[in-house]
Amino acid sequence: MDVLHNLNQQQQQAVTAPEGQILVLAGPGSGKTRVLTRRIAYLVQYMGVSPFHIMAVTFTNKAAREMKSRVETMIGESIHGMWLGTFHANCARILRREAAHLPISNNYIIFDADDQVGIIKNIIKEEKLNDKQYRPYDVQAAISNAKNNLITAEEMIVETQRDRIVQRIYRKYQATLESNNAVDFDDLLFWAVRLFEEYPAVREAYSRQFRHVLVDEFQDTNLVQYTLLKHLSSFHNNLFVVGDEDQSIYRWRGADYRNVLRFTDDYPKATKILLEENYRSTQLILDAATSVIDENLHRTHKQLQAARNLQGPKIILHTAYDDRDEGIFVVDTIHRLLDRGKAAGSDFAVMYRTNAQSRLIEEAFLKAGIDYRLVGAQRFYGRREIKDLIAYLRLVHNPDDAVSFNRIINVPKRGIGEVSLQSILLAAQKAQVSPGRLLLSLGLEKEKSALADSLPSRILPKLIYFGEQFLYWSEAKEELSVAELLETIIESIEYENYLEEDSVNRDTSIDRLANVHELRRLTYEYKDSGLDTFLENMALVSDQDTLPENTEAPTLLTLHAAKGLEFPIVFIVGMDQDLLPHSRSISEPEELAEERRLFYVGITRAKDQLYLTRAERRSFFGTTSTTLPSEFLADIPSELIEIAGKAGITRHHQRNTDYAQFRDNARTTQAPSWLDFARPETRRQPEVDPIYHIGMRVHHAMWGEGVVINSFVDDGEEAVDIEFKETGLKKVLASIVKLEILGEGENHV
DNA sequence: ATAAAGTGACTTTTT
DNA sequence: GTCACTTTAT
Repeated sequence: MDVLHNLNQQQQQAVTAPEGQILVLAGPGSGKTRVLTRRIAYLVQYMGVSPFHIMAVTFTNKAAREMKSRVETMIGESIHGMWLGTFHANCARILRREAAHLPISNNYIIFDADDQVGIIKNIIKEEKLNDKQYRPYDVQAAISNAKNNLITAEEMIVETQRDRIVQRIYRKYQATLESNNAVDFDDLLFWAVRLFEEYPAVREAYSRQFRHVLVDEFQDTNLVQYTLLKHLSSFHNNLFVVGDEDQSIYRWRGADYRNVLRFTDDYPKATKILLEENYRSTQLILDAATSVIDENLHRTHKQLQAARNLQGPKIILHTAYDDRDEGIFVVDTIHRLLDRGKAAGSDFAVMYRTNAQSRLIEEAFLKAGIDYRLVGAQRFYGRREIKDLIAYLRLVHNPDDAVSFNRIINVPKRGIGEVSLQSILLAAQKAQVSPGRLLLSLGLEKEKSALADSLPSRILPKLIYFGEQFLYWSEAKEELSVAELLETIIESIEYENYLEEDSVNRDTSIDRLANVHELRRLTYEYKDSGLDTFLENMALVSDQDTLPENTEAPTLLTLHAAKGLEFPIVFIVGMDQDLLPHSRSISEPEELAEERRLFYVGITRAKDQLYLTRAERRSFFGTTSTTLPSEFLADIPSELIEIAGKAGITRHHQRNTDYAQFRDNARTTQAPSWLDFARPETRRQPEVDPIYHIGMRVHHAMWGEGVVINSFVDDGEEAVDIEFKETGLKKVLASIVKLEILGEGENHV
């Protein structure tokens, strides 16, 4: 396939851009991924660049995988040798190769967020600090933040007592990682940058290799990532970045959309290309999205233009009595559209700000007997049984991993509690070995081990027994595949028995066994690679990559998880102040701006129809309170919105009078009072007065002009029969089919 | 050493 | 309301 096939002019310009720094600012749905993959194909096929000389960086494994398969399809050959992966995976690879320059050996393991917090918790305990005042999670965030800004413990700015303490914990934390032969997520990037800065020859070697560096989702890079890219491209200076400031939603993880501005500052000769043609949504949806995001400052305005030449139906806004009714409205609406064959299950997505909101939506789905797909909620790798078994494998791979040791020393129960554990750790410390190596020594030399004396006699036999098992696994790990090793471990510790006994009820037991089975299945995929590759992938692969792909059902997901996806019909629920924007973000302008971007991301996922819903009453942590409409609703011009689900006042009345007020208030900063008119006065009142009358002339986007033959309310729904000029008689539901009223009998509007 | 009862926190979570 | 973590009782 020709790499320029079906590309618009801006896309072509990007794909064929000359060498140098290229910044592609790509609006939602503008073919960003397409440009990136075509650019790679162009380089390989037309410019004769070997895949070996290309590095392409993404944030997720999913994105990397997709890019890889798309490029391969396009150029019809393997791109073997290309460094195509996530920031973290590419850096992990570099660190593994350059371990000689680093305080870790090349079988280092990667600690995840839980491991990090666990270590910090221990340090806080050791330091006898108050864990209310120094919450492990917060300290971890502070350390992570420092690393994301390329700051070591020594380089921290210390002004307060708290800073001093955090610095001390940071230092100790880093020492712990080293003694465990481990790095955390942030270190992967941080150390790669340090490596390049301290060893110019290493930097030169890599930057010579990568004649072209390409980056996806550039707006989500943080300082480490930005710096890394500079180093990687420092020899050939070919840096091609694609992003959209307006879709930067990971500020709280250090992402800084201003890197887009920094890029043009640092590279004044950079070529800037704007992609504004949108291949996804209707113009109406784009107009709404634009009016929302235009409220933000410090950005490049983009005039999103729909390629589909379709204005599209208005956004439907529904205010429910409470959050339960909100869920019911969503599911009812989906149900009706499914029943009428207007859409398939997979056409729908329901998006929310917080995971907690999914529960009531799920309940409504369950009640209606409609299948759904939940993205993200509990993570597979976060499950206890998975973490346990991974900890066993990690310990076998790297006996110095004390975090994993602590995790599994009494799982399954070996009668080694807190006190015994402390005495083991103390004995190991005295002998200057890691607890894992102490165990190996016990397994090898039994009671004769020099370490045996310093351990309580009560637990010694148990430790020796466990040590023998551990020694056996360690010796067998070279010959056995990952799957075989895992199987051996599961059997010798009787893990499945333990799960059954330990589970509170039958269901959790079945769940957990199923998870273990799933892990087994996963290990079979690593037939040809070693334990190291498996563990690295376990650490670096996210849950969303392993989601079962049930493509038939509506998808429930957070707004964050929605980035990069698209659906014909999108519901954004919880359009209430304090939820979206979230209460924690309201006081800080930059955070409020990010909430707005989050809303923008949600809106622009919709191809054809967008529903916004909110609830007048919502339960927060058990207690119900009333809510105010999201301030973002006021940013959408009223003429793009249609209010649905109102009861008590006729729709007709509302259209003629309330709409003006709606418009007048739409631009005020206060909660728009027009929403009062959309407010249901009584709970789930089914009766609705018909909007359409016999003889009324209407227009539909697809069917053209027609005349209303009949209209009646059935089960709280207005059903309308319309005779269309072109297509004949259609029976439709007023709330679903978008009709424009051209005239009532003789009167024109 | 472990199970039961009490306490308090609670956004998002690409790696 | 729910979950994880801590205290307390066995």
